[in-house]
Amino acid sequence: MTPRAGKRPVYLPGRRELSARQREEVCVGAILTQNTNWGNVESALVRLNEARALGLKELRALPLRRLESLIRTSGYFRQKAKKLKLFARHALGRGSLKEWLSGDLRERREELLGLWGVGPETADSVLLYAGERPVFVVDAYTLRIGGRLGWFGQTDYDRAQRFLQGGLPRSVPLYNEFHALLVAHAKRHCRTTPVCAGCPVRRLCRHGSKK
DNA sequence: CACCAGGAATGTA
DNA sequence: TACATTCATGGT
Repeated sequence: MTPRAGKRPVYLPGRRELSARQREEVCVGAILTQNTNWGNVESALVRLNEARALGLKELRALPLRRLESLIRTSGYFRQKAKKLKLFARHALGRGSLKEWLSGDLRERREELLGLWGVGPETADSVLLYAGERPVFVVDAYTLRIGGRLGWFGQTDYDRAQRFLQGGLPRSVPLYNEFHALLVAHAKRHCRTTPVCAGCPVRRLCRHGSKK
């Protein structure tokens, strides 16, 4: 017989379902991380947590100026404070994130994109990480790697998303893992100025093939 | 000191 | 449609 841990591949361990609070924190992180490194976001999240203001209801109730000061280290703090307030107000008006995000996928995505401050990457991050919906999150790393490999253009979000979703099994944990691997690869090799020495896909890439 | 980091909105041609 | 500019802090 073939020994298996379950029907899920062992390299994609199942996770306990997200709590309502965790879903909210994921959304906050998705907005704060826009065009900023995660380290700067983390310190902002810590400050929000210390102020007991990490939940959507708390954020909605928080004075704008106070919110701005708490998230200052994440950069673009005035814009992001406004984005958080708008997101919190909208989401709270639609019930729990779990229920809201489980509706028709295209409708929810369009609804998110209609919010000021929510673009494609943020919308898809909310859907995948907070809603556990099967949407591939394309980011700057994804575009850089795929662009260099010739998978799609360096700036075409929708093409990149279709390419990846078309080439991978439609699976939330797999999208999650694959994206994490892209991030790791971008940091190790596929940097702004590529480090091709030792790159595992060097021969598949323009940068690698021409020495 | 220059540059970059897991974007998005707005204005212009 | 395709760019350019603006927003802003912290690390290297």
